[in-house]
Formats: sequence, structure tokens, C-alpha cells
Amino acid sequence: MKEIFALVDCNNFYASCERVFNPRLEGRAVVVLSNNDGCVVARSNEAKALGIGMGVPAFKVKGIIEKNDVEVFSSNYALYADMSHRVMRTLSTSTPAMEIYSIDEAFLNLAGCADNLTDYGRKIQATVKKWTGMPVSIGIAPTKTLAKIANRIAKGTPQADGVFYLKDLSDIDNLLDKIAVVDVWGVGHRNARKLKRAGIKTALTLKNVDIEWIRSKFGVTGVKTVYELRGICCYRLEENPPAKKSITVSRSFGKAVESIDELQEAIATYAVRAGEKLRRENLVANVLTVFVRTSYFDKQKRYFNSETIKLPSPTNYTPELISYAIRAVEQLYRKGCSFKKAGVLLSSLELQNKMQLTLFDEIDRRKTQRLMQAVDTIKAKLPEGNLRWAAEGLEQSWRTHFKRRSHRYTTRWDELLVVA
DNA sequence: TCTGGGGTCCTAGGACCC
DNA sequence: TCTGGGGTCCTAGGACCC
Repeated sequence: MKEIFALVDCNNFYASCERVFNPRLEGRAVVVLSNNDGCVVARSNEAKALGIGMGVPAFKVKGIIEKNDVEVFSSNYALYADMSHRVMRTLSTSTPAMEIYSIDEAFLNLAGCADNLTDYGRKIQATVKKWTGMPVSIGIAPTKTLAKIANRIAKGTPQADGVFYLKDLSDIDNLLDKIAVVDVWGVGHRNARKLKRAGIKTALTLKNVDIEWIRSKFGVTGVKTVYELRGICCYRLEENPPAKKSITVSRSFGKAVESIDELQEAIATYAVRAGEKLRRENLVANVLTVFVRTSYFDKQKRYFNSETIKLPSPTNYTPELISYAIRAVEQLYRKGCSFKKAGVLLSSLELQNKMQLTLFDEIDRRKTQRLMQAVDTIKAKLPEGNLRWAAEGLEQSWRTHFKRRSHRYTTRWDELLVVA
């Protein structure tokens, strides 16, 4: 049977997460900031109405925030990840097949689920709200790209009330005519500009474009997008996400870092985190890259650089990752630079149980594996930061800021919601 | 003063091989 | 002295997504 896609999208996800545990925020303008409390990454509808843009630096909207008493939060990833699990678990009860597309979105295959899919969508919407407190919008259509558009319509038209089924392909043209080409999934700002120059401004004109022309200018991705708009499915539901191909841990510093010791501490800390991610996915890495950079906005003394190391044997052993990462910093460090951001990238990943053993390995892999298992288990039981590798340093004054983080209500006993 | 983080895929071009 | 053509693999950079 042909797939019918529902795209379920949490409304203003991070802002809504804050609201679920803080009813005082209901009806008020709420924004959530990125790491280091830098940019606005989520806004309640009220905050959007005040003209606070997505991705704008917080300092640029400080005036609006103060004048309108906007509630401001730092990102609370522990809370958002847990809320995401709850929503996804709830959704899984309403469909035989789904794909978790991002922290706040999932594609469901609704083929054969009900006679009236709009009603069925409403039922899903109500269940998620009741079980998790999260408001969602649902777009239903024969392809993912059209489901994305249906979701937009579900959100943007009051009559739809959060659920919209793009059912009759004959109606589609009227709707596509009103969608700007930049709002089509897969068309970014750059390609939108390029399309505009060729006279293609709406989703409808894009749908009707000549296929060979689009292939020559935009490659196969462009062709797929056009077919999807025509109702021809090019992107199937991915139920089992393929294994990760790379893992990155990177952060902006809370303050500029100038000494090599601090830069190495920070990189060691990121390497530790990267190792944990690796082990959680049962992966090992063959290649480690470290990058450092000064502020993007410091035009005078700009310095971006990276160092890539081919590891002698695939590993997820933290001390090994730390030592190579620290060595890379020695290559990258420049005296007199104010480093503002750095990161560790692990790539050329493979499954741990399939890994190629090196003949002359100096490390007893079985032993280190048990050691890392023990460390991970103990760390999970201790309060954050209580168990650390020496290389991570003690003071960590470079740490990223989260000055307005709410409680991690759902994942920490000491931060439970208190009902007074 | 203050501008996020983590991914994927595609393509073009170079290196290398026969 | 003459100096082809086709294939694969890898990498860097670009574009996109949330």
C-alpha cells in the first residue's frame, strides 16, 4: 500500500517544554536562548507577535524583552530531550510505522489507519496534549515534502486548527501558489535566490518546472523536490535510522580563552563528551579532528584552524581520545589569539563489535572496554561534574553559560517540580 | 560586553590505476 | 618522440535540515 505521511511537529518546542512545567507562562511571551545565552532559538506565539525573530542575537532584542516583560530561558537540553521521548512514545501508539526526524518532529505512515485521516490526526493531537502537555500540529499528504507544506498550512490557518490533510491533488495547486519557494522543504536561502532569478517564486512554479532544467541547475536533490511536489514519493519513511557517520562536540566559550592550558582543558572536556556519545551508540572512531577559532566577529585577529589525526586503531577509549586531542591543540594554539570556540569531531566511525583489530595494538581493548563501561555507569549515578578526568581541569572558567536555565524537572530527583 | 550546535548529502576535482 | 581514455576513490566545500 502507498504511504501516507503525517508530519507531526511540536509547536514552538523548547518554549512549550518550559510552559508544561510552569503554567505561569501560559499566554505570555516566552523565548529560549541558544548556548551561552547567545541567540533566540525558540519563541512562543506571543514572542513571535512582538517581532522577535528566529536566530537573532539576544542582545539585539534586549529592548523588546525588557519592555514587554518577556520570559527568557537558557536551553535546558536534558528537559527537552526527555519531553521529546515522551512525545515520540505517545506518537508510536498511533501508527505502525514512524520516523523520528528531529527532536520535535516525526513522520508517521498513516496508510490504512483510519477512514477519515483528518479526524484521526485530531485524535493524535489530543492524545499528545493529554499525555505530555505538548501542543502539536499535523500535516498529512502523499509525500514528505507535501506533508511539510500541509503542516505549515495546519499551523498558519485558524480554520485548520492544527491539522490539515492535503488530500486532493487537484486542490494542491491553489495552495502551492501561496507558498514561497524558500518555504519548500529542501530549498534554502541560496537556492531560493537562484530560483527567483530564473523567475520561480512559488512552490507552484517550482512544481511545474522543466525537469531537465532543474537537474542541470540543482542536481538530483532539486529533481527529487520537484517530484515530491508533484505527489511522487522520493523520500521514504526511514524507520531504522542509519548508523551515525560523525559525532561532533563543540561549544562557544563563556569567556575568551587565551592560554594553551585552558584551551587543552576545554578540548579534553569535549573529547570526554564525544567518547561518551560514541560508546552510547556502540561505535568506535578512526579519525579525530580538533578545531579552534577566534570570534567570527573579530575581524582584526581572525584565526580558524583544524588538525585531523588518523588514529592508529579504531577507538572509543577516553584517555586515548584525550591524549590525541590535546596533542592536536599543541599544533593549533597561537599565542595572542582570543579563542572563542572549539570542538572535537570524530569520524570514519564503525560499529565496535565489527571493528578491525590492529596486530600491534599497545592497548588491551577488552580491558579498556570494561573500564569505560564502569566509568559510564558510575558517572550516570553521580551529580553532574562530580567525576571528571584530570585533563578536564577544575575551575573550567571557560564553560558555556546557561544563566537562566529552568529545572531539569523530569530527569533529576533534586530538581523535581514542587507544588506548593 | 553580548551572534548556537549537530548533523546529512551531493558534487567537482584531483590522485591514482590500468 | 609520440602522450588516451575510462574507472574508482577520496576530499573539500557547498547546500540543506532542525
